[in-house]
Amino acid sequence: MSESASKVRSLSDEQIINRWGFDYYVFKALSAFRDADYTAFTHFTSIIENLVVRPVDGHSDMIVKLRCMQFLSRINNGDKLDLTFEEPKTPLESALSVLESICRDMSVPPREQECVKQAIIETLVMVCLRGGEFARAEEVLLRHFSDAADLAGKKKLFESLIRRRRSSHSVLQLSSYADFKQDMLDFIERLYRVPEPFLLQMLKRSGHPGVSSEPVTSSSQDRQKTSAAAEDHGSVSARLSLRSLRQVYGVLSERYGVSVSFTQLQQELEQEEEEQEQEEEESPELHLALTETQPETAYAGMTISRLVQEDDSQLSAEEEEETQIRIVVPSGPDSDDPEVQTPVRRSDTQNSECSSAQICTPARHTQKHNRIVLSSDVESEGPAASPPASRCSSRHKQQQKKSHHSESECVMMEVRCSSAQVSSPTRPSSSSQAVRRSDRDTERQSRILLSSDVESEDHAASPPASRRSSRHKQQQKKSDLSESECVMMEVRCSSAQVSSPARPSSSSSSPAVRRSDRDTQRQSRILLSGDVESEDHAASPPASRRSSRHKQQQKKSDLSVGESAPVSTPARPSSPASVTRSDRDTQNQSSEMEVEDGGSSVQHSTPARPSATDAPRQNRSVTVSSESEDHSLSPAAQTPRRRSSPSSGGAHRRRRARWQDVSGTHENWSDEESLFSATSDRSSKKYSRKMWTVQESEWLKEGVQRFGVGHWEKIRSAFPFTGRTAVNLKDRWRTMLKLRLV
DNA sequence: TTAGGGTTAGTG
DNA sequence: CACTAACCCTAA
Repeated sequence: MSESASKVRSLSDEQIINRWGFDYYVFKALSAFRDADYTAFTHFTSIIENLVVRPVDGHSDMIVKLRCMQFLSRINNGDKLDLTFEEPKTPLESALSVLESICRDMSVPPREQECVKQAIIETLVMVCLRGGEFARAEEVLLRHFSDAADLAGKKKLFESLIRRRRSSHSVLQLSSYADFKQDMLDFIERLYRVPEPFLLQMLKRSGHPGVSSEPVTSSSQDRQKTSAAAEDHGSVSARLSLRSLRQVYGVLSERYGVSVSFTQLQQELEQEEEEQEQEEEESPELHLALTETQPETAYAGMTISRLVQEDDSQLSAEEEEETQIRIVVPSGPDSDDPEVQTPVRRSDTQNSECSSAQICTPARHTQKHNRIVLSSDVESEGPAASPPASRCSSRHKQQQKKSHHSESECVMMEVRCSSAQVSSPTRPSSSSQAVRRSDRDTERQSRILLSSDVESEDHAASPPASRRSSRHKQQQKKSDLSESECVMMEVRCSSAQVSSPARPSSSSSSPAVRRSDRDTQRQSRILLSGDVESEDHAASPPASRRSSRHKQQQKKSDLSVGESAPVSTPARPSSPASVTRSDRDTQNQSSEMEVEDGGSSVQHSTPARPSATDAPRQNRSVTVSSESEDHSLSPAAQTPRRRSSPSSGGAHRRRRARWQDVSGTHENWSDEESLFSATSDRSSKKYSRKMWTVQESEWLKEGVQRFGVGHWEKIRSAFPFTGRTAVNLKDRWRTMLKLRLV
């Protein structure tokens, strides 16, 4: 425990503050979208995209927020057929993928899902028609358009327009894309109300005059949201009762040999709280907020969370919050049950367990209710949430077509991951972004050490390299987009976009680019992105790692896309980063070293994985389920990833922030890397082979230890491998034996 | 599904 | 061009 506790504490100020920033910008982005200020929206998403690259204190609702941002960015650019977020897809098709992920993560009523989906499809068809892209319109119509009887008429009309090559028709003029955007926003808002960001609360509390007016957001709706959300602080569905926490804690502490009792932790937490209270008595709420981020200080909270985190970062985060909230805030704003709270407080230490537990429960309920939309679902969600799907793809080795995106995605991911770790402190503008690898690595490593939790994506970062990229930069025109929009797009897009280089903002967007950066070092991201081949990024999941040159993409992309995998996918192990050969080698070696040495310990895989077999999911379920409440977190969360990254000198592994892990977010994210930006070009590359990451090798080793040699399928399903088949595992094992890595 | 030989992409 | 890790193919 102490270990974990220390790790927790290692949450850097940057992680915490970035999270505040993240919450704030998401809030602002939504407000901007609502106000139809799409330029501002793209600016905010661009900031978010960059922010996410940095180390962030992953939080439970981070994934949800990112998904919402992703969805809206795609919607926002849905009328631009020349943009792509995921390789072959149009922005709206990407939006459909994101929608699927969202629906998986948060239980969305089937009817609503259908409505939204249908609206997107119809809009897409109309966009294609208006743009004279009849072939594409036809494809969309055939592929996505519902066959429902009530839509038959519309479908026929579209078919007729396509046949006649008519790009103008009253129907096409009736619907405005702007309305569609707002409808989609309404959907998102119905689904998830973004809580008032901590920074805003702070500002308000500080008596800052301008705050109340809250510029951007200010719509009444927002306010409502805010108020409602304020308490939660963002956690979408964070509700864990003390009891459940204790259960989880018990299991995990046993598993990891933690000697500190739950009660002790609680006591400490309370003490801290008291101290805090004294300091900030005047504003309980504020306090609340603080606690949220304070986990570091709160020993108890931290520990617990940490434990949990290993499995599921999100969960942990949520847990932390909840606990803290309940316990700490006696009379919270929402304090539904004053009584409850009170007791908690009083009961100090020893009794606290019992009393608090009991107390909590009630509180919980109330809380739950408060949580708007999500909460109701939440309970059910947990289960529903997609699990680990991720692995699905694994098997497809099919020929990957190398969708670029995947690569690009990878790139993005890498960027984030690495960057996260890396400290490139200042990334001032884009240029800085290109972090020098070495720095990164070192930093990364250090970080890794500190916080093992992060999952490390192993390798990550690798090399820079080589990508030769072909760069296809098509010309994307992005013409119309407003500049701001451009920014986003640029990221991924090609150089063309780059045009906007000047604008700072744009530069930021391109985290994705990272690889190229490295290599070339382009200074500006923009460039980077452009160069990079098309990195689309986007969605692609897993990816490409390997090599630099090849970006392989595993095709899986499709899968991923289709499935939730991407999102949920836990972590793609290898991650994006493709490693160059040399890197690879080093990696492997290093990894091995690590592994061998004890690497396991190092990696902490241990911690993370509950050990049990499939860790990820299981853990999660364990934890949460006990209460029955799950968090909605979902997907991301699901993907648990534990691992750590070994860092080895040579190898670069990236670790990702926890939330990333969560994410699946990221991983998914990773995919998500592309979060908001789109690329326009699509280039195709051939696929290449995917090198094995340290992480993957670790899993494999662990799997063999656990299940024995030959049980490849079991091993594969017990770990979040993405894009790996049992045969791949077997082959890798063979190689490892050959190399004496094992 | 797995084992194991053959093939191929990626490197130097 | 040789090597090697990843990947493919196929019998069992």
